Amino acid sequence: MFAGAERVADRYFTVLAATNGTDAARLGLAISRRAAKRAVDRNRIKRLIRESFRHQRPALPPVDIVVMARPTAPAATSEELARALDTLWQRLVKRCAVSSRS
RNA sequence: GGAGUCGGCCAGACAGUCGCUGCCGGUUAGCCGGCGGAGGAAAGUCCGGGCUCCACAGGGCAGGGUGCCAGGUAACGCCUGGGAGGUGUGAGCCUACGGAAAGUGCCACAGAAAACGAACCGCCGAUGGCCCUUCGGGGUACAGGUAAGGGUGAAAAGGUGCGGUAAGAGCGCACCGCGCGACUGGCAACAGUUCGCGGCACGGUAAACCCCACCCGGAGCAAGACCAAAUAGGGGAGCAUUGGCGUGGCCCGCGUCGCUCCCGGGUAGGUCGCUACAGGCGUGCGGUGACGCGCGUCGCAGAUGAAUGGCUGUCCUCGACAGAACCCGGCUUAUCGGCCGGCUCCCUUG
Repeated sequence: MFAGAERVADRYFTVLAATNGTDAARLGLAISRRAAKRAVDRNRIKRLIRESFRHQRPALPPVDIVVMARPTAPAATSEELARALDTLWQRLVKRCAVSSRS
């Protein structure tokens, strides 16, 4: 999963994606205690990612995605994180399209 | 009205919509409907208990914990009431609050001395010695007496006054304080000071060792129980027996290899444990209270990559600290703002 996956990142998240052989996208979360010390922050970040993924799922290619939070994420507002995720999904879609053509 | 103190409570609200999840019902079966879905600390994991497995005849030692008394409790290092000491004008608040006349150790610096009860300065020098003498006495870097004064220290051997004396001293007396015993009140801790005895002996330190009393088996839900592939291996029965290989000169026998079935252990994975109770609310009774008993009533998260959220609108006082993971009782720590009640002090008015 980690080897040979497409990778996009910004200051809040690192996103990995790899073709999974099914017909729909699947999501995995990796929010470490090191990235977000408080349980409340970890839960908030996970919920935001799930919600964003749920909205974007029809537009995504059939890949397994792992979203990892970075230590800057807990300090950001929910709106900032939601915008960041939208951008990341779009970049991911483009990247996968390119790699599947090549 | 202001200041303070103690106790209790709330933790944005409502609507729409899209989702997640547990249970129940339906079902045209990865669909629909209904109901439920984080906290007062869910946190720290510091104590106590339930539950589970392991160990265990009984007793002792070691180790750890607790430590004024009584009560509450399943239990506690918690809570309630009381006592003592400290603190605040007060309501209140704080206290590792057993034992130092069992033993051992320690008490820095300063100071003469920090403890088998002490002379540095000072005071005295009555008594004995020495010197002088006008024979009245005087002097003394002698022996010695002395804890009143100075000084050191966190702490210096009861305090004040009078008597007393050479100077002093519980040496004597009065009052205060202290110790021991009796008595009285109280379950007790303790108090009273009524009485007697003792002139007073017992410096502090036990978060120093220690002594005394009481308590404590270990590990934790990844506890533990059940179901159970694939692969490898184990045990048993049967089949093939005219088989191959090994042992052996050969036969029997023994070992091993094949096929079928059964059994047990056990990994992945799954299920249970998993939420109903030392339970919440109301009420009556008992108790100063913590709490207990009775009756009625309610059903109140159960996830397992781990749910409890996103968006929109309206309103307000613009929302802190923070997220369950087997379950309870406490303690501690974090916390925007607000509400209710008891009590205290000060000011003003009547």
